[in-house]
Amino acid sequence: MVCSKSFGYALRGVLYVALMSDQKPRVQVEEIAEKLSVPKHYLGKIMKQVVKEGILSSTKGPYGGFSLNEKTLSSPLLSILRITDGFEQFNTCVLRLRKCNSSRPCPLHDQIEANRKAWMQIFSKTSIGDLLNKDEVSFLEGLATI
Amino acid sequence: MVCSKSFGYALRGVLYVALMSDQKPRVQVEEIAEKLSVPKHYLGKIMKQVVKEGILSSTKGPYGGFSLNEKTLSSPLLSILRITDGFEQFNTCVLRLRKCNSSRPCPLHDQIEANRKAWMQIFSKTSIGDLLNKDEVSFLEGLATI
DNA sequence: TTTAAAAAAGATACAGATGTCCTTAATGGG
DNA sequence: CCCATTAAGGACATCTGTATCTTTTTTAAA
Repeated sequence: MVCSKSFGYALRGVLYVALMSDQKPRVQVEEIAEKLSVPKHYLGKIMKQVVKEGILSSTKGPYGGFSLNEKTLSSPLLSILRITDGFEQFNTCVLRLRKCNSSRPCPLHDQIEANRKAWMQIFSKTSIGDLLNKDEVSFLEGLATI
Repeated sequence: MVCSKSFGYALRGVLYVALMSDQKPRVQVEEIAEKLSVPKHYLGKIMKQVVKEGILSSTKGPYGGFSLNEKTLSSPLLSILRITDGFEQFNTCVLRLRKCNSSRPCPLHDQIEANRKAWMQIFSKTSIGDLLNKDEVSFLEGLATI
């Protein structure tokens, strides 16, 4: 019922780059980590994966950093979740029964599956861009972590 | 979107004791662990907590073991989840924003909260007894773990 | 070409969930 | 009371997610 901390780091990292994109084309991990109150080096590792997945771009060297690309805004949250949490969580029986599946369900299977589908929907239907177009933009004032 | 392994151990442990209750009033952790293919000593620790919570009873010594009590069958799954996973998971912002709440929501807050409520419902409305009265009793044949 | 800046990559550390083992306490039967 | 049996409790090991630090690679500017 919860995502990893890494997911939060990744998503907020991408959002921060997107928010800054009209002010600066590239943002360094140093700045992101500071603004989000997040461990710098760890964030770096996660951003690297986000880049590998194609959700962001990056360049090394002076004036380098992380930047938006054609895919960024249209990327579903699911593509970040895939990196940080994987999808195993959507298929694991809560009773941890080996052979629980739709044709041979545990007593909770159907309810749980319906619920997970709804979760999956949220993450697949919502894109990075969607989050930026929401009314609740005030949330952006403080991207700082827990 | 997933419960801990400990939750699965605990719930199946309780279910096994309930299933055996007409054959034997008490079941030893040794037997439970074997039948569920679960680590014996670790299961012991979890069962202890389940007893402490009042969901099961136990007695030491010869012919001892774990047994049902008045509360067992009516206990909601939530009472087990509380022991093994806690409820923090229902309140943690997926973006890990410090001050995300219903009056100042992140763009995902409302959707996520609705979904978590549904999860919470499953675990609070479903009791141990309910699981035993389900049609899908065939699942009981193999309580063995993943 | 040299230099400095920044991401990428590698090594190590830490914490919590999980798992194992050994000791202690309780209990029923002799 | 004594003994065997079983849960409870404590100490330690392992594994995975999280975090830190150092080194390497790439790049832009001079």
